[in-house]
Amino acid sequence: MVGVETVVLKPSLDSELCPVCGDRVSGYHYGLLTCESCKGFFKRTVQNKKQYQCSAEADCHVDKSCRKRCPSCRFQKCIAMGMKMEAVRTDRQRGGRNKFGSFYKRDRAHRLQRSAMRVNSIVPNHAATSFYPDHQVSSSTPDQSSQIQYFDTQPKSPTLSSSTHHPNFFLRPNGYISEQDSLAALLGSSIDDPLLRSQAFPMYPSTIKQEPFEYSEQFLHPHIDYSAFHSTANYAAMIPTAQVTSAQVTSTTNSGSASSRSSPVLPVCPVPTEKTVDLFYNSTLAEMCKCLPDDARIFRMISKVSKTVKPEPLRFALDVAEENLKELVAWAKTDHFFSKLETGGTIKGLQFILKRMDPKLHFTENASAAIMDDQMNLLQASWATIHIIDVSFPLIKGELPVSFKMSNNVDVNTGFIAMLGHSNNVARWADIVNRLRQLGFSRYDYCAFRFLALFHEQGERLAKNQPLVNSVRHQVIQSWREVQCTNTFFEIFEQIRSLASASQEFLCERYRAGDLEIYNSTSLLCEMLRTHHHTVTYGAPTYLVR
DNA sequence: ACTCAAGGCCAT
DNA sequence: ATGGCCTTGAGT
Repeated sequence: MVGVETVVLKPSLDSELCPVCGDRVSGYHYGLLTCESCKGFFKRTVQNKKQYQCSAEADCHVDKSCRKRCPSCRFQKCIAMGMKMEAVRTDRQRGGRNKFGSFYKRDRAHRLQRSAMRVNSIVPNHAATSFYPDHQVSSSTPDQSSQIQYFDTQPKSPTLSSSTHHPNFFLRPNGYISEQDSLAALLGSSIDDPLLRSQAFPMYPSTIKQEPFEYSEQFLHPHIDYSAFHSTANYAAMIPTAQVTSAQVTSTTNSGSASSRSSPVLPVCPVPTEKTVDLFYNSTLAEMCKCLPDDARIFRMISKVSKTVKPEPLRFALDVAEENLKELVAWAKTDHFFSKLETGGTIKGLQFILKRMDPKLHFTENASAAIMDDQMNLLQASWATIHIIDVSFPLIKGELPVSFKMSNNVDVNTGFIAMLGHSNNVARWADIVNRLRQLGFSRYDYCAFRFLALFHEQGERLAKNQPLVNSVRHQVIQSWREVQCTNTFFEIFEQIRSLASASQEFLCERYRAGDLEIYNSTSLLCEMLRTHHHTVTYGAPTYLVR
């Protein structure tokens, strides 16, 4: 007879599903518990430097039965789920252990702990599980998700700094964290801070053998070939739609992280409590998190613009903003937004979420129409804030360089892009990014920021359905607070809004002065600036008409 | 001696 | 090209 203890102490891999295709897991492979086939696929792809191209929309579904159909999307998913190209050996040496060994060990311990918590407690069947019976398995299982988050933000060794592009000012000066912050750490947010983590669990003690390949020289060198296999973001360059060459993209690096790793170790608890885990994975915000557009898109956009646009910094920044605005509108307006909720479209998605919160809610056709009309106002009020958040998040994650090279070899600071060309505020922005990094700004927080921005109070230009907007915002805040939000985040959020406002003002002045005439009538950016300029709205802009 | 994630092999 | 099984070898 198999007792509960056996299950708890020896969690079988049989019950684990590959986060990429849902097949049976055979062990840790390249940083992730995956099946044997995805392991082989990933290895072949990286070893042979294969370049795939999706013949559809680059968002093909990947599961056991169709994983062979689109290798491009399969590989994207491998990366998105957290498989590490660094773990594929360039020298093809067999056997032995690599530097991820300690991660695997710790992750196993965490899994054990989590499964023990689950078995030993009566966990009520929360809304998320009952609402999404099809989403319980594979990539979105709590264990797998936490593993991905955990792994993705592991500190990189100085010689493996493929995605550590942070200049000194982003690094925590010492090991101090406030009581409030440590609370966040205990709740699981600060474990996303690479520095906190490295202090709690040094990943690369000198006794662990380094992989035979060396990255240090490449990453100390100012010119990096982003088309090489170095990180998730870099790999995006292999896709024809976003080809980048060493001449076009530059990243500034240093080895400052090595010294900060010797900071005093803090008693940070990396394991969220049972309540936290539960809230995290079942809350509304967690559902919203699944609806975010892909993280690598900002890198793709900037890379694309760096190739195509005339090498003029403001033009460069504004072209990126234009691209991001297009994505934002598409995301907010149609299927991309809340598509995972299988309701199709913003309105239904919102109603769906709100109804889940309060089943008594009833929506009339008028209410829907009012929200539709409000989308315009919401987007106009939030796009610049969201743009800053969108650029900042991948930078914090280390998936964006601190500067990009234009075709004439001139550097454009990533902050300049985030600030829409308003260079006066770049230093303030860098400060904010630094603080967010210290607070362990996670994808979850990014999601909250994005939705808070979109559903922010509208001031004098009230949304027609203000109560509904308020309600969404309230739910986001509540859901966020339950898990890992600190007041500091709200302060910073408001600072970002103020930066966005300043940038918009800056652009409006340029617009009025006629500096932006290069943009034609189809420019979303100009439309935003026009409507920002006029105090009275004159009908719905074309991009919102369905 | 054992473990287990690397790479390799080869039938499909 | 895929994926199941085999071999290898540093770390424990």
